[in-house]
Amino acid sequence: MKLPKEFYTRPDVVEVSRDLLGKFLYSNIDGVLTGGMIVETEAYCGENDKACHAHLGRRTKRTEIMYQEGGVTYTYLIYGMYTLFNIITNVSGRADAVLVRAIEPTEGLKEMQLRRNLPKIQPNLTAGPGLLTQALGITTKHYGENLSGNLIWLEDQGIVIPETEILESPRVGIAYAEEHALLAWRFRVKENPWTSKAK
DNA sequence: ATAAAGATCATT
DNA sequence: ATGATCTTTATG
Repeated sequence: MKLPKEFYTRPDVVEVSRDLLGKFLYSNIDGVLTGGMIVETEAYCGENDKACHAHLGRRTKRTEIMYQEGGVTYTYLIYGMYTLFNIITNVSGRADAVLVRAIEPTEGLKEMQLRRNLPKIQPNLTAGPGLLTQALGITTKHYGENLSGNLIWLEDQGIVIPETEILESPRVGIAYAEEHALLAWRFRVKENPWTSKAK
């Protein structure tokens, strides 16, 4: 079943980020159903987090959505070529978000392979934040999409990743965040081949 | 108006 | 290690 709004509006984005492992992310874009199980996430904690786009309460056209109540998408273009997909969490006024970094594909494999322009199903199909959006057909057009809708949504299918199977490590690509660069807010399913390669 | 940097990835 | 590629953001 779909995750209820209360899943997203919880106050601790780090906890939500951890809980998202084992949940299923689906998209039905251009009439194509694709999706998979989330195996890697990162938490971004609002104004007090130097790595967060809403650091120091920054409010711009891009970050505006982060201040909404949890349960909507935050997509944006990075390095001129990749769309990253985030889930907004916490109550209205708190700019917390979870970056989905990798999924284990389960639905619409063929279509995802086509979108990624790959010769066969291989580990880099959906292993990386810029790659899974390509596979799922998610672009910046899907900014602010409500996750209770039928375009992009998440489901709980009863899978629980035991705590001993969760790997916690520092986030990727945020060296500029100084002391916050060391926080272990990246969560991965241990030994899952569909997690991203980034250091 | 201009410039710099970026929550990445594939290639050398 | 480097290049691709372009939006967002800060600054003047």
